[in-house]
Amino acid sequence: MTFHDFNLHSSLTESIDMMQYNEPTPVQAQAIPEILSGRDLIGCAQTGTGKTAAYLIPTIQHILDHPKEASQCLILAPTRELAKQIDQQIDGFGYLTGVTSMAIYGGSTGGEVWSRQRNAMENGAEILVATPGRLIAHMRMGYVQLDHIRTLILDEADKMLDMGFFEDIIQIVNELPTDRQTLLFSATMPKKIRLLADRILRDPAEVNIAISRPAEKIDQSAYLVHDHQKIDLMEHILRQMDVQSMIVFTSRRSEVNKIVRAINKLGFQSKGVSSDLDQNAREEVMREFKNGQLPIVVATDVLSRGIDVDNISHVVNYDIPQDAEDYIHRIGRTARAERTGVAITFINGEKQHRVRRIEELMEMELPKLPLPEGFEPGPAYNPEKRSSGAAPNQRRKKKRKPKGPQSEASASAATPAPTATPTAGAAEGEVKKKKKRKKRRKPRPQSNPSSNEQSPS
DNA sequence: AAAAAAC
Repeated sequence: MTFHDFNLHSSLTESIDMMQYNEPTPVQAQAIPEILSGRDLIGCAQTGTGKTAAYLIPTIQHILDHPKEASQCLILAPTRELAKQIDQQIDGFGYLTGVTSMAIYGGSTGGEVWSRQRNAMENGAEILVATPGRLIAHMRMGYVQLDHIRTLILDEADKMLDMGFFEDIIQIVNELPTDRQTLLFSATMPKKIRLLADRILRDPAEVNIAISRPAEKIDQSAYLVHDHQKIDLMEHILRQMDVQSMIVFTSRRSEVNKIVRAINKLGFQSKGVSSDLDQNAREEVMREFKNGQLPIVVATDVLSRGIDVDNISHVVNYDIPQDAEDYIHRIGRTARAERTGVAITFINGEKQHRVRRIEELMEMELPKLPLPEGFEPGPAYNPEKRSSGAAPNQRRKKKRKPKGPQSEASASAATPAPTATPTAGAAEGEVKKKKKRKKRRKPRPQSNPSSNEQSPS
């Protein structure tokens, strides 16, 4: 099967060829015909499956068939970086098709960004890619016309609900024509997603490419380390492995700059991305990282989903992600396209119970490697420790130890000089933001007219 | 239980 089988507009087919999409991925093969038919759709698919193109191609086809001078498609995404990336992907299609788009998200300084966004909406950029908060901010100003929106797409819907966007999404949907096509993509299908789908989709088709199993091209392994050993282990990895480019993930914003400084002190070059950094800095770091100028990015889970950067050879989980799903997303940043990648997770003594959940989700064991020579022994592996809440006698599937090549950690002691070359005087964490702790008091009980709760006092 | 997202 090829993209030519979909009978698309010639400029769209040419774009697809130009962007070197060869053969439709499974999501694309299943979703594109359904979306072209005009049906609503629920897509259970992770990033890296070609999901974005799966919804962009038929949507652009529709726009080419029905040219209008108004916005026709609204895409909602959870993070600014993802919105921007989707917008850039549309630009790729727009080169030959002429389809216009605009990313609508907050954080950028300068009122000029605001007016550019406003201008795009008023002049009918055909596709709007927005984070919910900023779109609503524009809507409040009164000039946003959404009555020509024919397609609504929710990308990473589960993440958006996690972030508390349910009400925002409903508020936006209420401004859209009821006669529209709605596409919802989500990595998982919890009840909340079903409820949202029941509310805003009509008789949706379902496409299921739910791979909770990450690509086999990723060489996964883990080390049991004490927290104080982490940076030494990091150094070992950077010096011993052939690191082209790397993302280091941490669950806490407050750790990002610490890790950046520690890595740079070793003579490597890294910069951080998290919501603590202002948007311009975030985007500058991403630009350098995508260009290959910057070899190492240290990030929170803001970058775990969807971000597509070529050539990331290594992902290091400096800690274990909160949600097992996030682990799959994080390591999916490597081994993009035809490449292979290495994912290494640092497990400390306290958060071992999270590992078990990840292994259950993946239905495979995460190989635990012994610490390299010269390291003091790390903590013992005991993932059951904190699981007091779970049913103790629950029978668990025996897991096969995945066979195949062991991690190259030990194998490549003789690696040539790493590409992520140490550089003298690498810029140290330049964005030093003293975090002002907003002491949050218990929220005041709000008078809520719609609730009849009575509290005995 | 932390992250992100509006000014």
